Amino acid sequence: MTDDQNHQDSFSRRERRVGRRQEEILQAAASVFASKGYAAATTREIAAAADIAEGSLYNYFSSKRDILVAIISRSPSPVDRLLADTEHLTDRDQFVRFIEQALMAPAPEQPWMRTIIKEAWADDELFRQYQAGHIEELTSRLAHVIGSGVKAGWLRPLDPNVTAAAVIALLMAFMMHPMRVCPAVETPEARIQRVRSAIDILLYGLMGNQSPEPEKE
Amino acid sequence: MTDDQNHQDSFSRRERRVGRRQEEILQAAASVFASKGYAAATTREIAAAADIAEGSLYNYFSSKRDILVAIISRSPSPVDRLLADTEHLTDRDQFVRFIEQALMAPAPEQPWMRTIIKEAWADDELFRQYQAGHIEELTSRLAHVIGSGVKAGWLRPLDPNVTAAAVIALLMAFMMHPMRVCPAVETPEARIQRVRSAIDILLYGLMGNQSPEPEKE
Amino acid sequence: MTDDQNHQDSFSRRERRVGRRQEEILQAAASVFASKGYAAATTREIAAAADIAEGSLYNYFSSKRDILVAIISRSPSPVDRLLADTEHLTDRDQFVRFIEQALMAPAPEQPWMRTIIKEAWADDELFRQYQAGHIEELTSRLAHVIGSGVKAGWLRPLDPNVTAAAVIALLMAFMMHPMRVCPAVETPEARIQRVRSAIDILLYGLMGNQSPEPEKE
Amino acid sequence: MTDDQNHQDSFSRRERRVGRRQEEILQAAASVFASKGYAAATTREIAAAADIAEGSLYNYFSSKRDILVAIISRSPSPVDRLLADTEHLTDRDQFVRFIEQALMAPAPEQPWMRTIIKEAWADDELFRQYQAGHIEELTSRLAHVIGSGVKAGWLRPLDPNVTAAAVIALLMAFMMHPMRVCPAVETPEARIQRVRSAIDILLYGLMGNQSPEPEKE
DNA sequence: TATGAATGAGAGTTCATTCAT
DNA sequence: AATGAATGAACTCTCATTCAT
Repeated sequence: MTDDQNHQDSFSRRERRVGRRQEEILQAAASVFASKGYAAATTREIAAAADIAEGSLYNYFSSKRDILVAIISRSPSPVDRLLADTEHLTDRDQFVRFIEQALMAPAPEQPWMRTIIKEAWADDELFRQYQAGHIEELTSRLAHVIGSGVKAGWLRPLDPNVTAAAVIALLMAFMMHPMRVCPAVETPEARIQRVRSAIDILLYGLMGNQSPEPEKE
Repeated sequence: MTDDQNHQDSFSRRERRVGRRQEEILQAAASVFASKGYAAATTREIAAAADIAEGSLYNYFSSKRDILVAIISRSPSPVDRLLADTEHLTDRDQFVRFIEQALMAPAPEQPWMRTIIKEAWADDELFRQYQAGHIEELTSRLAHVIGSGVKAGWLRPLDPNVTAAAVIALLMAFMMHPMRVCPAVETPEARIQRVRSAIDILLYGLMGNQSPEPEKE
Repeated sequence: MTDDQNHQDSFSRRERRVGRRQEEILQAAASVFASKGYAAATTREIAAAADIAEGSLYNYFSSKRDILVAIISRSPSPVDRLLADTEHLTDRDQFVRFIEQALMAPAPEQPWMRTIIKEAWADDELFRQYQAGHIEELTSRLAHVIGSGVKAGWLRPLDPNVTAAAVIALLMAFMMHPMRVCPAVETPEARIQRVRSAIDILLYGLMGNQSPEPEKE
Repeated sequence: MTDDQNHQDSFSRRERRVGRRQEEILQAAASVFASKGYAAATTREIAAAADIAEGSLYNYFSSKRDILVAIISRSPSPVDRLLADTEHLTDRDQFVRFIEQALMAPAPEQPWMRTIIKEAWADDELFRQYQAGHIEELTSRLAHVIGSGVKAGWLRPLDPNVTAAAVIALLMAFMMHPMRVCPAVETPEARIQRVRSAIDILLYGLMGNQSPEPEKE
């Protein structure tokens, strides 16, 4: 083993260790942010949750705000998720599954998701950064599919661009909504029923009588 | 004019002045909260925005938090708005108008609405207070209408209770969603188109081919 | 009645009214000070207790501190009380009664007395003002009596000046001590017994076997 | 030196440093409290007197009040001092010395003593905490000694319980009295004379002609 | 003269950040 | 790299005092 390799190795080992530590801090911070909100969370709490000293945070992030930004920018955006799901989105069945997957997405229960919803909602800059400007592409892809569907007849005759925008708005709102409109304690079964119903309405609204029957449990 | 009247008058005049001042403070606070969030807003800023001294805030509200609570509790809840709209909701046309009105509701652009969305979203206690527990009644009323619609044939054969819950979730999410998914600057016309499309999808999803044609502009 | 008389009358009438108001304020303030201490008391509380508006206080006193000073300077100092009791203090029986009266003085239960103890204790300037510099005269009078008593034989042979100082210190300490050393709840009878015992000790300590037997109840 | 020792050492070193800092703060605070009273003292002044930043106070104490409580609870209570002095208190000579020591106790000139007197005097809760409830035991011990003394003849025939209570009241009052009754500036010699005289009076009052002659200087 | 809303300096306290160890 | 005590600016809130009515 050459010196150079040695150096490279230790370098990458250090890099990995740093990455691991950062990850720990971000997880800890996300959980603290999720429960009290960014502003009410203290660096002391974050450090305690990450099991390191307060000052050590600053070896990995340059400020408390930087931690929040890191959480948000490293988290998969729902927009990006939808975007990924539009790859190879061409035929009727895939379209159905696209809508289903979007709405079935688990309620925002992971700490980072709650953090994003709480904080990005209140901060235009963060929100913009989080949504990452991929909305346009998502819209155009979906519009393209809708156009095909209309032409092929498995979608009602709808304006592709406008409908795409409307569908995305409905999906996003539904996905990120904290679902607190419903009775404080909703059974998981009730939740699934409700979501299935929303899927049904949306698909029927888009497809008309070509819409698949909602599956029975 | 008797002394009694005089006293009464000056009393109510004072009351009115107090009410006016409170209103000014709430407006100022809502606008500050809306732009920076509750936690990041300072009493100094609120006072400056209301054009009074910092200490004077406390002649009208007992704490910063109290100001937030006042904003929220004095603001019309969308749940209550929907609930009011369900009065006399029986036939097909009224149902259509109910959905339309809900979705056409102006985007949350007034300061107090942004404040509510930002803060109540992140605070279970506030949210509960704001939503006021009228969800159950709203659901049952809507389920009743849906049942009638299904029986009368102007709605597809849907489960009334589950569908009511799903519709409310969709409406609420759409109503309160900050609409920031769309390009930062969306023309009002584009917005209207998008909302109309959402209405169309929802109504068609619920009613099938009985759905009214979306109006052309 | 001449105009002049008229003017004089209304003038003195106003003066009397002012005096009455000041008295009310002082009483109210003393009671508030007594229960929370000067610093923790607010002008709002004082005004409420005196049943006038906050701002009106300043028509009668120039500051909160001024109210405290007025309370203290208008209150009879225990030093002055003792001093008054030394008038015509010549013979043995009067000396006995002097000691008895000093020690039997009711525990400091009136608001102004508690106020003085609390505040003057903590404030050299106030204390000095309160004690009014009559200590020296009190000492010299008492020393004179003690000298006579020693000469006449109804006092043990004691140094008049030193003994006078010591007796005054003992009396003052005992008079102003909040008596909280004793069990939180002491029956009035127990208190009287204790005070009588202190009188007995002091008198016997000064007079030897000429001391009067403590009265039996 | 093993790692373990090393760790232990640095641990105790830190502990010692913390203790030292706390001590510094308490001294500084006591001196500020002594001169202006607790309520009028500001954390800024305390910090300045302790030569640290204002915020640093809160690394050692959780509030301004906590500093006061620490001062008071770490200070030797005169009650406890007297109590300690009653150990092995049986014969005449020890009794004489007990009284002497109590009254000779240095006037309350240390800052913490002035603080205690000022604040505990005005605050029932603090007072109770400070006096520690050992009064009852002190009384009963003293009553026992007095009973023996009366039986043995070196005390006048006095009721043990009542006399014990009276003596304690006299001692406590004298010990804690700020001695400000006397001329503003009293020479130390004059003070000693006065105290000696008080001792003489008290002892003679209790013992009659068995009382020791006051020592001459 | 009486009022009480308005004021703003200043209180105690918190906490993100720094830095000597 | 890790620590956590030290920092001090900035926070919310209080309250003696003023002054227009």
